[in-house]
Amino acid sequence: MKKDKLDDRKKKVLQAIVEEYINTAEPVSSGTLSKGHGLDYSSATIRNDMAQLENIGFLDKPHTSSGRVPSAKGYRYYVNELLKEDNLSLEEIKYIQKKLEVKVNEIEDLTKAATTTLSEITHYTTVAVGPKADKQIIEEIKFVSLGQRMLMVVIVTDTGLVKETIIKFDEDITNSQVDTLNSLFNVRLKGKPLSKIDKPMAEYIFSEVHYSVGIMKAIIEQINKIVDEEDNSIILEGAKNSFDLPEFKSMKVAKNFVNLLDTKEEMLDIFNSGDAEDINVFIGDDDENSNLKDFSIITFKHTMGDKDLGTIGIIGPKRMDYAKVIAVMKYISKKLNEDNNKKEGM
Amino acid sequence: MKKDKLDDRKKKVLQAIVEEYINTAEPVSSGTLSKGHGLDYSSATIRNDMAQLENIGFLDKPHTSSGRVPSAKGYRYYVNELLKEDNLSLEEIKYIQKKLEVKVNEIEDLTKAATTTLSEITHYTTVAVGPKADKQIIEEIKFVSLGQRMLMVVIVTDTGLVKETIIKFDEDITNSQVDTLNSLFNVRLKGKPLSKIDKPMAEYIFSEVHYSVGIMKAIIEQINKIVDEEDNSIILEGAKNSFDLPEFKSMKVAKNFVNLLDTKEEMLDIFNSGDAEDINVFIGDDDENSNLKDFSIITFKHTMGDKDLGTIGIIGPKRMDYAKVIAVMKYISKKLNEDNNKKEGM
DNA sequence: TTTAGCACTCTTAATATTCGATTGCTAAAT
DNA sequence: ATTTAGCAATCGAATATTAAGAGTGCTAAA
Repeated sequence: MKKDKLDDRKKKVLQAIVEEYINTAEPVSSGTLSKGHGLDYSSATIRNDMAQLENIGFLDKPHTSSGRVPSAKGYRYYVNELLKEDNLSLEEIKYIQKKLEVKVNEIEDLTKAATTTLSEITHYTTVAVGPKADKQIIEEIKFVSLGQRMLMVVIVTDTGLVKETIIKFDEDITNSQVDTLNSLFNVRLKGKPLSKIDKPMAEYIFSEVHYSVGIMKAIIEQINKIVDEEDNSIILEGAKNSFDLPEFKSMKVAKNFVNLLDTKEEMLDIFNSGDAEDINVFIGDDDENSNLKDFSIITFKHTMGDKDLGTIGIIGPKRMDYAKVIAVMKYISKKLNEDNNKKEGM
Repeated sequence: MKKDKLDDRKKKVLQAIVEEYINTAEPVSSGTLSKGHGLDYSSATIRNDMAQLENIGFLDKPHTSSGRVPSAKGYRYYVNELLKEDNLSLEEIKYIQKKLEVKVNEIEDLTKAATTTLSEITHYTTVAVGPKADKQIIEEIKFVSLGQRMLMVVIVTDTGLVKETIIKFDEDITNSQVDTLNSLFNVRLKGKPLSKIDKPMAEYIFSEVHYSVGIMKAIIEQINKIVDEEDNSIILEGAKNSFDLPEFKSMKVAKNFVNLLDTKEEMLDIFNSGDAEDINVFIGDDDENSNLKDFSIITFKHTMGDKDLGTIGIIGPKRMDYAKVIAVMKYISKKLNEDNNKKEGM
């Protein structure tokens, strides 16, 4: 990697370009910058800086005679080095508090409320993804009979998340069978990670009792479903907002966006790769021809103590308002963890 | 309404125009029709027919010297009077059978499989919406304690749908309290429609026992959630496919589509208004400036005997392949009901 | 009743032209 | 050594012009 040591004025120029471009979505010219951006230099001076910033890869030029646009590297430098903390307005703080305090019943409700609120305040599309199965510890597993031929399996994890599924049988299930299932599964699985409830484990458990093949098969099948449920626990909010952004005038960008949300894989990779402690900023690569090319994703982990409750994130244009988004996220993140710890300590 | 009695040739012309436009998405000219569409008339003759069809509102002209495009009324006539049944290919039939027989455990799974399959075969966006609360009868209501301070409420309806929610308390819940809740709620609510579980009912039930206000409030709150859950039971598949359609080159159309799926209300109105017996075809009004203007929606009710299991539908451009979609829907609908009745009779 | 013929309309694509924003460079100013 | 003014050169975006062609409507003939 190059040295990328910027003198003060170049930093200011880069910052001004990024911020101006975030506001206007138009390439930024040296003239614009020389007046009214706290940069008391002539356009020629700024022009020189811009040329050098372009040389070391912080800026791009859409065409020979146009203003500059930040490159992915430019955004990255801006986010890491130049970003100044944004402050939320009193209204925003009040609004967030109100939205988050209403729903205190379920972790899922809280996640949902946080996701919605994040989208409402930032006007970007927000996504929440539940924690991965191998990170959750089984605290309780319960079989509940419903009618004669239905059984509900409820699994409570250490994070307070509850997963359940229903199993239907071709034959009647007796109460004593239910009892046996309850004690067997609890003994074998309590304290184990959720991902341990797999086929071999179920088969092992069944080897100790004598159930019909039909019952065993039905249970094993549904149990796999619970473990693989990641897709089902995705919350999506405010997708329509994105379509008001100028970048969505390009059909290609709009299509990439829809693909991203519909296919989910690329998105999940980024959501799951983030650091647990921080707010993570992913900036779409310039040249790559993936669906993410034109987008940035900012995520944070929703936690309770040291337990993972999933990831909440924003998907927006690379030209997104990083300062604002990060500020809102920090606040919501803090609020969530406060609430959770309060509850945990009860 | 006008007479709209069409002679045979005009019917053929209208049908040819609709079908050609469905295929090409381009306005259809008299010349195109006169050769190679089974219409052995000169372009001039067809031109005359087209002019008359336009007069009575079956066709539109994008501009003075272009071919014709079907109007909403034209599509409507085509669907009601001219549509000839399409046949599924053997592969398609096999594919549907395979997809639907795998998941036999849960009604929800079956609905999900049907929705996915419908989208895969038609390449349109499909949506499934659960039945409304007032149509479902409570068959069993069960409170299950999880840990010391969590309670899960499970409601089984006559249609075999299971709804559940979790309630967290600030105080411990005793086993005898759970028992009381179980018997009270079951006695009062079994056999009643789901929509009956409302606030007054809960308060009435609570008047018979003496619980802390905290417990009552928490239960009532979550119970309302179950009843209003319509939004949560929406399944959406294949949204990205729509963005490959030529009509989505128009930003306006794409935006309307996203609004439709994001806001849901307009869409739900149409889904819920359909006739229970039939395949319902809604065709977007020409002039209206709603989000639906450019789209058609085709729905059918998923039933078991005479019980409503919800509605499954397709949202596509007005220029959608009605024959194909209706054929696939009819087949899937038949299959679903077969399966359900088989299970019901077990 | 149908069709050939033809003038007319209007879109689309291609081409040219203008306009202006912006740059890069050079030479002068600080 | 740094900054700036000045200016030619570049290139895109907007506008105008033209040409080509697809399609219609109408009239008169078949």
